[in-house]
Parts: sequence; structure tokens; C-alpha cells
Amino acid sequence: MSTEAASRRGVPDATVARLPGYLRALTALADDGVVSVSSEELSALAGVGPAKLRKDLSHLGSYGVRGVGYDVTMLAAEITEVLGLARDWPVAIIGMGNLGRALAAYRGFATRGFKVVAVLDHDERLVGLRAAGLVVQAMADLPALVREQGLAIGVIATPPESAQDVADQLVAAGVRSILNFAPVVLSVPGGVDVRKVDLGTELQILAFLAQQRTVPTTRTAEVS
Amino acid sequence: MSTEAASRRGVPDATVARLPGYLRALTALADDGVVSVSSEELSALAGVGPAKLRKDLSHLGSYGVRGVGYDVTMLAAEITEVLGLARDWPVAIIGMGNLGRALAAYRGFATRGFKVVAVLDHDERLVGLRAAGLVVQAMADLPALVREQGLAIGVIATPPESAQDVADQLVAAGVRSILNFAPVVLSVPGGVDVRKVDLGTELQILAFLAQQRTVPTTRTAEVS
DNA sequence: ACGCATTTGTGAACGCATGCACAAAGTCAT
DNA sequence: ATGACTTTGTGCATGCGTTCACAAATGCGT
Repeated sequence: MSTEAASRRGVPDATVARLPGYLRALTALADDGVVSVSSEELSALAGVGPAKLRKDLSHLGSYGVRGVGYDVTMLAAEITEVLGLARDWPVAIIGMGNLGRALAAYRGFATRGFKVVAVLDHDERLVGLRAAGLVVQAMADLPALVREQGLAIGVIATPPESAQDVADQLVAAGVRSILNFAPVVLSVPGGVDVRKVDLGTELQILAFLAQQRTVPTTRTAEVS
Repeated sequence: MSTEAASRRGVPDATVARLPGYLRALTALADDGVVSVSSEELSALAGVGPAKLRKDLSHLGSYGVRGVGYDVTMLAAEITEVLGLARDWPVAIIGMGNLGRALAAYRGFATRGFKVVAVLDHDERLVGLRAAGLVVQAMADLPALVREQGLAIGVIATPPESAQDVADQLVAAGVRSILNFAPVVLSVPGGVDVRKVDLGTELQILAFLAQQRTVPTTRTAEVS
């Protein structure tokens, strides 16, 4: 989608994008002590159709029992494995503005599988201060973080002007996974994955849909 | 994709999702004083292929000139119109935790077309305090906001437990566009649009891609 | 042990999106 | 005015994703 690969290892991109949702639903079920779910129930919890769920799961092998359903714990473990969440991924957040600080403190960020090992900022005046229990480090510390902490994922929470700069430094330091919150298109070399989260874009899509609702004209009488 | 409609008014969903990117690139060009762009240049700035860009733009009518390119100002105005950004959309942010406060202060939020008219929280102890220049209001004020301010879009930045509750209250108050930052699947009646931004999901997708990189096994020797 | 009810896994049809390749349409220079 | 060049707009083919519908497989009750 972003760079080159369309689908890897036989698991389609669209399926991968839904796996986190399934995993979340399964975790919730497990916490409630449920041991087995049907595709019908699980798909409802994840907000997709039952057929889609079954097809998705079929891409990672058969972990269901016909006539019964899926073993909650077993399936959760399998998805965790496929997504690569068995190990812990060290994450660094770059840019300690409003958004960066919020992300650093955000509980949802510390979901199983990820650990914020560092927060950095380009501004020397912020370096040394504490943010969300971590001491803000300088950009120059990036290579050391990769070497010593195994830093694998960089989250860009800077203003748009600095985003490409930060991306370049991340790549140079050896980080090959980037989550970008800045509203710019990053250019990175092949082999580096970038995913973008853009609030403005989402709002604009909502605006379009809202406008369509208020003007349900079919626009047929145009030839007049 | 989410609820019912696949594509409205002849403009495909996939195209709508890319229009904000084109608009951003065009705005940047206009600021630089550029008056005309080719599909080649513009598509590069937006990070898509030239053919895709032309096909996308063809869905909203012909605003280009063959042999020359697109008039930057004209095209920007047209996309602004189609996306429904000519008017201002009143937005409310619900949940004044770390994320909510950051969103309220986030400059990117005040992009042309949107205005944060209120911030609310369920917690009575926060009501009355100031956050990002606005006084935090109570959930009970929602209907009045819709009536008096024309509130159209609600941003949910609460913990997952309260998200469905807040969504219900938004819908009851008449809000039909919701941007959800909580990691839960919201159930809303038809005619209400929900878009979800999920940090955990994005990270997990990155983790999957990263793992695929480290284990480029083609998984062929399985039958043994 | 046997049949019935249930639910998965998947082959096949369909629809949407992408990318190619080229004709249509316009500009510019002479 | 004419020709050469440039760039859009689009018909067509291809591929991916979704959905349907059903056969295969399992459990359960008798």
C-alpha cells in the first residue's frame, strides 16, 4: 500500500489490518472467562461480517472447530504470534509538543507488545526534562538507542516542518518502522514502512459524508 | 465500508479518502505562489501514482487543461467544495484526559473548515476548568451545543469504557459524525458515520510488517 | 451407533480499485 | 495557420477483496 509489497507471506494486507481488532475482542472475551466463540459472535464484537472473519482466519491456518467455534485463548495466542507481538517492541516518541506528551502518557500505547523506551525532542531546551516518567533525550541519542535498546519503531509527533528531517534521522539510525502523526507525506527508502495517522484527513472525510447526508441530490437533472 | 454506503454521489470512497491529501498539497503549492501543476508533480507531492490522481479528479469533473495541467487555486477550491469545507464545521471534543487536552490544543485540528466550539468531560470535577482556552462543559450541555452552536462532529477521546456511553449521548443529541479515538467498536444507528483512529492497531500492523522483514521465509517446505 | 443440528472452511461469483496505454484536446513556436 | 509537443481524460484489462452458498467436519442426544 505505502511502499512496495501488496501482501506478504500469504496474509493479505486487508486481513492484517483487521487482526488487531480480532485480538482486542478475543482478549476482552478471555478476561470475561469465555472459552469459545463462534465466528458470528466474534465478528459482531469486531464489527465485521462473519464470512469476512472466517476468511481472514483461514489465512493463518485452521484454528477453529466445526460445529463449535474458536478456542478463545488458542486463537488469541495464534494472532499474537502472527502479528509478532510475542516479543516486546521498543518504541521511541519524537516531538514533545502537546501531542507527543499525550502519546507518551497514553495508556493505550503500552498495550501488550510495545514499550516506550525513550522520548526525544529536537529542542535542546527540553532535553533533560521529564515527560511521562522518561527523561527527554536529544536527537543525537538515536543511534545509541537503536544499538543498546534495540529501538525498532519511531513515532513522529513533531510539527509538519520537521517531520521529514526526523524521518531521515530515524532511518539513518536504523529504524525501519515509522508511525507518522504529522500531516505530510514522508519519503523514505525502500524497506522502511511508514504508516500515517492524520486527524485532519479523518475530519475532512467526515465532513464529506456529512455534506452528502444534507444534500442527497442524485444530480440527475444536469443535462437539463 | 463502515455502515452502509459503498460510494456516494459517484465519488468512490477510496477517492474521497485521498482528496484531503491533494488539497493539502495544493494549499502548499498555492502558498508558494505556484499557479499550475501537472498530474505528475501533484501526484508526487501527494504520494500516489499520476494515473490514480487523474482518475480521482475525473470523478469530480474536468478541472484540468490538456497540455498544461491543473490551475492550483481553481482545483483547491473545487476539492474544498466537494469535501464540504466551504462552510465551518463545529466540533466538540469529549474526554479531557491526556489525549483530549492534546487534541484540543493541537493546531492541526484548527485546519480550515473546522472549529472546536466546546470541550466536555463526564467528570464533574473538571467541569468549569479551562483547557486550551475553552471552559470544560458537562455532558448535559450537549443538546444545547447542537441547538445553539450547530455542533456537527464529536471527537471521542475518553477511556474505552466510556466511549459507547458518550457515543450514545452524542447520537441522542443529534450529532451524526463521530471521530473515535477509543479502542472499541462503537455501535450506532444507521445514518451516523463513525471513523476510528487507533494507535494500538497501527503499531500492531507495523509490528507485523517488521516481523515479516526479519523472517522472510517463503514457508514452502511445510508439507515436508 | 446413528442421525441431527451446528458451525467452520472454501470454491466461485461479483464488484471495486488500480494501472496501462492511447486518443482527444489544448498550447506554443514559427 | 499549421505542425509538433505536452498533458489530460478515459476505455480496458488485471488483480484484490468481499460476499454468498454449500460441502465437510464435529458434537450431542437418543
